[in-house]
Amino acid sequence: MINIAMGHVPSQTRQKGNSLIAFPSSYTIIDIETTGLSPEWDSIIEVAAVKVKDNQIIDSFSSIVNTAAGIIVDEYITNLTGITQTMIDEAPLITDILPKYLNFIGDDYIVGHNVNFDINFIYDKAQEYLNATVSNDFIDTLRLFRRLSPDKPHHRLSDLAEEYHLDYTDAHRALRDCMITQSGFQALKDTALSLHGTIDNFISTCKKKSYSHSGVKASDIHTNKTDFDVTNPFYGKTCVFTGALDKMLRKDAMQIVADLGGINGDSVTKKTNYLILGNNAYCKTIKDGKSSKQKKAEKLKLSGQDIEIIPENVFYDMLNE
DNA sequence: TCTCCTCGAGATCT
DNA sequence: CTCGAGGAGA
Repeated sequence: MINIAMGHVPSQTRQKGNSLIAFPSSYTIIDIETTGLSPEWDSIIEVAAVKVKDNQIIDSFSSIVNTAAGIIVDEYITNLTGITQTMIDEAPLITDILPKYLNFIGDDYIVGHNVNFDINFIYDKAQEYLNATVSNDFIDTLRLFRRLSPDKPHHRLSDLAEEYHLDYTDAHRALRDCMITQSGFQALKDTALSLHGTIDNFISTCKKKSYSHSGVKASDIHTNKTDFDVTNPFYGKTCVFTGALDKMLRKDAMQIVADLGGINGDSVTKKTNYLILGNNAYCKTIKDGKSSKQKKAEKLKLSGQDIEIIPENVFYDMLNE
């Protein structure tokens, strides 16, 4: 068995809230500065939060914090944030600030940019110093930005500020970043409204995208060809694919079948004539190298069905005849 | 049609 | 972490 090192929380056991796609009118924006990227090895050096009620900023919270374990800020972080070793040494202790910070946030929705980063730190430190759990649901402006502007090459906070012409001066201090994120969050809400009409509309398209099958269904493939070469091996035959093709997308392969006058199927049935085998090595649910489609096809073949099981490369060879 | 699963690729936070 | 591609079962 594996022994868990003391003093930090393994990520698997964090009982965090849910990541939401939503635009509530009341929430708390958070941001922290740290000595590095790892909640396990690095320390919080500054916390900040901005409370919004009915779309109005009503309060804020900000403090540099001193983790009494004698932490050292390196030059990179001081350059990035402007927070010096002296500032930390003179700051109140994390055991003093953290309870006030958590109390300020309360059970609000938490909003932040790549907010998982901040929540993971806060979660672990709250556990370590206070034996408390942070389970607020949260909204990530990075996630929203990606959904709403998928074509942009980057979605950093600076990119968000640039996209919406927000003041990005004095960034990388916790309270400033909260304010920038707050403006960005409002701008994202406006964008969601103008792109999708209503917020519910935007949310439902998100759900559709992540849940509904992006996989190609046979009914999605159509051909506008009318005169087929009736001698080609796939004419009038029903074809089914299993696994990922190495040389093309399944969608394109199905289109070729349709254009040859063949019929595409989603699953192996008595009507299936060809099962084309792609690569299923990646699929962990398949233990013996054979997908359930292949097993069913082998069974049908044994019982005398007119069905051929062919590897991907044979499929291409048959196309070239 | 709907729900839930796995995996790999790519990006962000200090 | 999140998303897209793909699969299984009901």
